[in-house]
Amino acid sequence: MPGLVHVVDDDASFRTAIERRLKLSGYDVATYASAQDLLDRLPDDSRPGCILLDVRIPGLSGPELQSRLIELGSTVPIVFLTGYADTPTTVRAIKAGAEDFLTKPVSSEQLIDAIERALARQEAGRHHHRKLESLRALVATLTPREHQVFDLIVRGKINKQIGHELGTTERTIKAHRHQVMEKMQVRSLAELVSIAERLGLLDADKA
Amino acid sequence: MPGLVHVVDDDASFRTAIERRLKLSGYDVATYASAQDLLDRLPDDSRPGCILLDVRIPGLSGPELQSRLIELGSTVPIVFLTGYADTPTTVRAIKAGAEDFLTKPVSSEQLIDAIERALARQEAGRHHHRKLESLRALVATLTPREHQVFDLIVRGKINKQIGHELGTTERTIKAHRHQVMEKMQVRSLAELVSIAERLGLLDADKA
DNA sequence: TGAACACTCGGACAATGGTCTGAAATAACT
DNA sequence: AGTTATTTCAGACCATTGTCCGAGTGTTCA
Repeated sequence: MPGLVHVVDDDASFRTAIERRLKLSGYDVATYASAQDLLDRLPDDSRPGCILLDVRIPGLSGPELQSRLIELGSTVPIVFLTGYADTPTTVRAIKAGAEDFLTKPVSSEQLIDAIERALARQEAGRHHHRKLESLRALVATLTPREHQVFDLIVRGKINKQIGHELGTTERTIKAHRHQVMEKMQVRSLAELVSIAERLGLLDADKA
Repeated sequence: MPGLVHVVDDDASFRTAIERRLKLSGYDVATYASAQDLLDRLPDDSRPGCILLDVRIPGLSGPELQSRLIELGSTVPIVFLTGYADTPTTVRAIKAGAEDFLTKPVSSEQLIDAIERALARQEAGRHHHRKLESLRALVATLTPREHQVFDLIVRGKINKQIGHELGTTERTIKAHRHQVMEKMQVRSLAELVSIAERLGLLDADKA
């Protein structure tokens, strides 16, 4: 599936021109006259895509839209493309995670290059995100009690201690522990700890 | 200890003026007339400090110096301060990790703010770096054989399998395993796996 | 009122890990 | 040549975990 580029610009003729150029390069294009317009038909993170965003647009500005998208948890990469680029705005946009900051007029080479980098970065991020999501999905199948046991297991506690902490017996913990290993689809404690670490469940305290 | 600001600029009068302003704000200051000058007396990462760097300087440019420092493994944060800020240079500098990109003339407030952020970020990075270093130091005390055993343990292998893979007996692995736990100063497999994960020793493969 | 689920607990047994006593061969370095 | 570190190995013993049977209680929901 070709990459989908979301073009946000208040200049209709510019939108048309960019759309033509991008389509010639093999991309799908969706255009928006304002930031609000894009928020109303929010791009789903599930297909490859990026946002080509003007800075100065009526209503929400480009950077403001960027902030909103970050708040909403969107991972769609953003390439800024604007006629007026002041340094503080550029710095803030890049530090906030924008893939690039281009100025009009832009060469096709520059533009395509930035879009390709944005799509590649999104793809890498998505791989990582998907892995974590599948792990979180497994954790979500644990009952509250199993989750407690899971937590203490990966902190190195032994069944006897866990039973004492949770006010039950070692025997019961064994049963929960078995369920945890089963549900998390691991066959060793090492794998379980590795998962917990990658999900950031162990970062509290630590020397 | 006050922060040490390394000022790199070819304009002597500017260096003097900046030095005075920074010292009035409570910083220690070291000045350099060129990038090479700074490379010759390389700032050690061990004390709080940052680099205030001009872009256009004779010899190595500011961004070129930044690249060199990254290659050298330096973690000293960089604040760019220049009269001429074009967008591509700004973008590249920030993406390469510069803390900020300021333009002359700069208000003291902006300058101090950027320096404080740079110092704070360095301090956070140093904490993290020190933790990893202390772990790496522990790993370094392992003999080659112990390191192999360590590796297989945290991948979830059991002693019998490890013995088979390394062409020795389970009994011997037990001895090595004991040494590993001793040297790594952990009392549970969970802690050992957690360390390995944080050191990135487990990222190979993985579903 | 069943049905499904979560949580609890038990006995017996096998497999594994951890610790205690030891020991010996080899390599490397002073 | 002597010392040290590394790697190897043994028996005995206990602690811990994993697994096989099974079962009772309480809650929720259709």
